[in-house]
Amino acid sequence: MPELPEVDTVARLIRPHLVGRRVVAARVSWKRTLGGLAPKEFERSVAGAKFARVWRRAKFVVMDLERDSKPAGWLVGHLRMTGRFHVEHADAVRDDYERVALALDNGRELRFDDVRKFGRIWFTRDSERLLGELGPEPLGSDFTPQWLAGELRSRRRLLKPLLLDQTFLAGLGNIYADESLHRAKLHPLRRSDSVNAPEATRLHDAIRSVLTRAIERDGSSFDAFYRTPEGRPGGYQDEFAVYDRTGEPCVVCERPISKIVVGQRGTHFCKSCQRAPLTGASRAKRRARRRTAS
DNA sequence: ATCCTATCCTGGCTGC
DNA sequence: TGCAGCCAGGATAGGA
Repeated sequence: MPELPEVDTVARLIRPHLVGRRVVAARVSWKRTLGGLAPKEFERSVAGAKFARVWRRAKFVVMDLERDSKPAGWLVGHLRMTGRFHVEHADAVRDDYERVALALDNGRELRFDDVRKFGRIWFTRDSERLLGELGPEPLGSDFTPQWLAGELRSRRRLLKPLLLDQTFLAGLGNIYADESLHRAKLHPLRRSDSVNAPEATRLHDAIRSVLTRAIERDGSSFDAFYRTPEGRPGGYQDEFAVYDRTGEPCVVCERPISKIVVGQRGTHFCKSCQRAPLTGASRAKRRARRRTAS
C-alpha cells in the first residue's frame, strides 16, 4: 500500500505537470473524499489558484497554492490504501473509481481515483492541522541513530506498532516496517526499551537503506492497486525480503518466513534471523539448557 | 502510557 | 456458477 516511497514517487512524477499551472474547476464525484468540506466550498477555494510547489511529508502529498504570488492555502492528499493521483488530458477516459478531478489551465486534469474511498484530498489554510503531529522524516537530518536510541528507550512499546505510529516516525507502513525490522535483525515483538544502542543504529540504517532503495524503484506493487502516476508498477516488490513472502525461504538463512498478527496487522519476519524477545518461559528454558550443557 | 476494537470501504478470495 | 462471508489495509476515535 502507498507508504513513503510510493508517495514520494507520486509527488515527484505529478510535480512537473502541476507547478506553475492554475486550477480552473473542480469535479467531485464522492464528497467524503474532501474530508468534510462541501464541494462548492472546495471548488471556490481552489479555482484560480496556482500550484507553487508539490512535495511530500510523511505519506501526504502536499501542494502549496498561491494567488497573485501570495500563499493561498494547501491541497493535501492522502492515498490511504487505494488512492491514485495522475494527470491526464481532459478528454481521456475516466476511471470508474474517480473521486475528485481538478481541471487545469492547459486542458489537462489532476485526477484522484480511489477504489476503497479511504483516501482524502483536503483543502486547508492551516497545513499544520494535518501535518503538525507527525514524527520526523526517516530520510531527514533529525532522524539520527542517537535520536532513535533515545526515543526507543523512553517508550515501552512493541517495535512493530511503534514503527507504524506516524507521530513517532512519519512515513513507514506495514511493508517497510517489516522489511526494515528484518534488515536490522530485530523481532517485531521486541519492546522498544529493550533495544540497545548498536541495535538502534542497525534499525536506523535499515530504515534508511530500505526506503532509499524503494524510492529508487518507484515503490512496491504487488496487487492491482499502487501504480505510478504514469500507470507503471513499482519495482521494489522484487526485492522484498519478508513482506508477502510467508513460507518462502529467507533471503539470508533460507528458513521459511513466518507470519503473525501484531497490533491487528499482518507481520512477516524470519524466526531465525530475528530472534524472539525473551519471555519468562524462554529464560527458564535457556537456564535449563545451560545447566544441561555444563 | 499503551493496547485493543470498531470504523471507514470494496474487490477479491475462499469455501460450499 | 453463484453467493455469503471474510480479509487487507492507514488512520483515528473511544474504551479498557
